Amino acid sequence: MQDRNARIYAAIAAIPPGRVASYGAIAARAGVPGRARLVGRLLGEVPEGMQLPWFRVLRASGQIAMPPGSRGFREQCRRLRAEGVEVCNGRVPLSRFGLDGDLDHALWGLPGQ
DNA sequence: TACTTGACCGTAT
DNA sequence: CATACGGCCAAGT
Repeated sequence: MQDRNARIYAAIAAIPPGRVASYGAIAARAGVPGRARLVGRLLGEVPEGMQLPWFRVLRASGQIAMPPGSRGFREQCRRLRAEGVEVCNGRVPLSRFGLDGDLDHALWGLPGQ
């Protein structure tokens, strides 16, 4: 069961810089489709030192999941912009940076490895 | 044990 | 755009 968390972390770590993915997409990629909340819960408990691109994970709408104005919210905007991701009103245009759909599967690494 | 919460999602009004 | 609804389920009360 600890293995499941590892797969979720791995899925997040696999998001290329400059791209973003939704909680749902991460869950699916980690082998637990339909369990976006689990991903969110995990991200809320990421150990301090752990190196993980948590900021590249957004809601399916492209919205940043944290409360607008909160420290984490600003931090996420900052880090995303720092790698070239456009953020307007706490939202990222998935049409351009999203890693959910179609041809992007190539960037995730092929299924089964 | 029962009920509530929550970095969520998709469909339907 | 905003609500509503049903799914999901680990943790905390």
